[in-house]
Amino acid sequence: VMILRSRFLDARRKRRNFSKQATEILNEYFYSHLSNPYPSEEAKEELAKKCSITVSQVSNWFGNKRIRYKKNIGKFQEEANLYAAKTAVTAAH
Amino acid sequence: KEEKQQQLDPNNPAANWIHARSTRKKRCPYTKYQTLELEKEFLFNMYLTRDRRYEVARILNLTERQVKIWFQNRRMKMKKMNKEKGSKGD
DNA sequence: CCCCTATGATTTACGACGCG
DNA sequence: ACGCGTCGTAAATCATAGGG
Repeated sequence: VMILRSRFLDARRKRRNFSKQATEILNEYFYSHLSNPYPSEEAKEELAKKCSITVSQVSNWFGNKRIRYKKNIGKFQEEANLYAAKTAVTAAH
Repeated sequence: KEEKQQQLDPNNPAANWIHARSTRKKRCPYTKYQTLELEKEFLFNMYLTRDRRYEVARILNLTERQVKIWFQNRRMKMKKMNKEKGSKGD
């Protein structure tokens, strides 16, 4: 029983990538809080709502993003500049 | 608390984040057998007595600390599953 | 198809903090 | 103090999605 249950739960890894827009929202938050990319519980809830995903998925996304960013900042440089520019434009008005 | 925060210079903002856990043990995935036995024990009861922890650790060749932490993580996993999937078929 | 990398989720291991 | 509890996370790993 446990084995069957485990297999079933393992099937949860059947995933879909997040929508382009959701990723956009998450990245905007990440790069506009680069000095401290740790959203509060409330911020996570808001992001989850905006992205139509769960709070856990938001946590997973930030956990993965922080590690992967740290592991290879160079690889994300272009992306970082892109969102930094986007944020600057938004802040400009 | 924000003493010398590097500028948001994309070249080193990461320097600010979490403590580089230097002395931590590398994560070592448990075998199918170990996991299965731990799950069976968890099914029997979610909290270990000290004696039970000692026995489980001995039988599975894990440290008592590893067994203790495995149960802590397992309880967190259960809580998460109950919360987010409670409204679905379980 | 077959690789190969990107990506979301899960698994170990702690630090921080709480409680009895 | 001690010792084990939860919570949030790092880091490694897993399993698949997706693109050549």
